[in-house]
Amino acid sequence: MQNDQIARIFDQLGDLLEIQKANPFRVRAYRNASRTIAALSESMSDIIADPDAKLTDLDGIGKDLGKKIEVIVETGSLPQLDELKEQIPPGVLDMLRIPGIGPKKVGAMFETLGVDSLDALKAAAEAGEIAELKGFGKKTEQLILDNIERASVADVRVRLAEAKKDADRIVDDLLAADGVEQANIAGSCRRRRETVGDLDVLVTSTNSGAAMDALAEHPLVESVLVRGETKQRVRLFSGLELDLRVVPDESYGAAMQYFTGSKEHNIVIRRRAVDRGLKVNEYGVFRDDELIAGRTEEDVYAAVDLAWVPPELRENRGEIEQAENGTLPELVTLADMRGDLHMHTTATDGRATIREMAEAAKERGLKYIAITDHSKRVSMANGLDEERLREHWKEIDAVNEEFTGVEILKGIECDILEDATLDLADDCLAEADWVIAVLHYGLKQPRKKIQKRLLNAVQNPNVDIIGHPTGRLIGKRDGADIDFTELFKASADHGVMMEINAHPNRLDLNEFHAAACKDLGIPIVISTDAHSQQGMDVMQYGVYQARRAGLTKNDVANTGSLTQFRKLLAR
DNA sequence: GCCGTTTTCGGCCCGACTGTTTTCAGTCG
Repeated sequence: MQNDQIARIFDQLGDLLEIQKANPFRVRAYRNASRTIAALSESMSDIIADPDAKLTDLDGIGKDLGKKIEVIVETGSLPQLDELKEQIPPGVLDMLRIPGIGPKKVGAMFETLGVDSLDALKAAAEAGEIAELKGFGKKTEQLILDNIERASVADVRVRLAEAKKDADRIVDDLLAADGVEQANIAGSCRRRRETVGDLDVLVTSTNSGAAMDALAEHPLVESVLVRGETKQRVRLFSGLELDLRVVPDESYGAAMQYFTGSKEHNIVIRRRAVDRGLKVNEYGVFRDDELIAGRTEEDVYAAVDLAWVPPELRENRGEIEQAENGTLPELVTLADMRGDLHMHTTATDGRATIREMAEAAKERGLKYIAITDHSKRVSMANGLDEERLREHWKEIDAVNEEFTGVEILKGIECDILEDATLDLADDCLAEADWVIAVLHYGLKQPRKKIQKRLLNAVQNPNVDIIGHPTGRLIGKRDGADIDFTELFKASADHGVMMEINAHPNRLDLNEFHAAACKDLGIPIVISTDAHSQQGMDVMQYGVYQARRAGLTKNDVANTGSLTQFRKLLAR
């Protein structure tokens, strides 16, 4: 039983209890517990098995919920949930996905009309039965009819790179609107989460109407969903929804802090404020009714005795304690990057030559790159066998001799085959400067087989790094089933590095696994996997991911000079 | 249901917007 499965059980319990009009604080307790469990790297069964650990030491887990976790881990289910499900059919929970419809309305419709699915709801709304209910009306009925199709598909999250592109363009255009002083992205996009569920944009302006008009008429905006004095919600053509908030200039820092989130981070901030006799909202920090901070985020954090926290860390995963103790990590930046160690050329499936890639790297301020074309197993990409690879390396030598400013390493992205052997002979790999071992095929093999492949690669003295370790494609393909604890331990033992593949579709390792590598002292390399010159521009997204993992310049191997990097490599 | 050097009871983060209402409940972020 995985932690996220247990977390989902508690979330469901929260929803079901809320529909039954349970004590809202009891509902919140289940949701808090769910978040705590989902964010934990250690599994619940390990904690139960550990005589030195107690479930009730976890935040928001008391005697009662601790017992329930034990029952779930032991039996795989929870009688309380099964009972509730008998009272409330699963289709009732589906109705919660309709925007504007929450647990109270769902409960009312289920109890009075017996509506227990999206289909039944549609029929009831079309028959005009919804508008007759107490607390409902024509508009609510129409809202249901307008949104029921959308609710029947699970909500989508968009990859950061795509969401940010739209948000950046809108922010730029809002800055040109009348009266707008500042405009910025907030929310999960500012925190650089790998996927984004909606966009938040914050504006300070002397003319909020003009800012809202500018957004309403923006070419990326499909329709306006909600519009008030200070808040407007729109739907973009991409399907994403965007919230615009307009605040006065003196509240800018407080509003940025508030709307950047995360929710979990902010709850802790506001609790700290209450402890100090203060109140924090999007307009500032208040003692009684007196504004004492709000113009900058730094002021807001200082008011609750904390250092400013980089947005990427605001997830209530220990950053508050670090901000209190002055131990926040100095996160790696794009400007720190000196090398890019995963890229392709026309020798296989890249679109540019060795020299063109080196020139592109130079333009981006890099000092060294590794050319790492595919090995022969990737026949679709015209992968290299030993003979062609050695010829390819000769070409790299030739370019290196005449090209200055960027050193080019002779590399290879070598497949780890389904039978756990490597795609190229050891004597050939031994001649390389840089060997990336990767899984491309057989990603769905059972954990045991996958594990054997990865461990074999890690133990091979020619392998320097595991590239895109899980093989996942965000939103499209789950990664391989890997025992990371064992893999990372073996990597640490054999001096093998781990990649954060910066491609926005991959971002592999994810933030949690990258953080685990940092804890074990495994050097991380952030590389672009570029297949063209422009492909190198995604480095930023890998850096975002590293920042979310709390990585500093020193945790990332390709931030140092080539000499420093070679020293790390020789360990 | 959780939590505690002001507490084992009585609190629990905060505000905007909408619709159904004549002052507020529900929903959302």
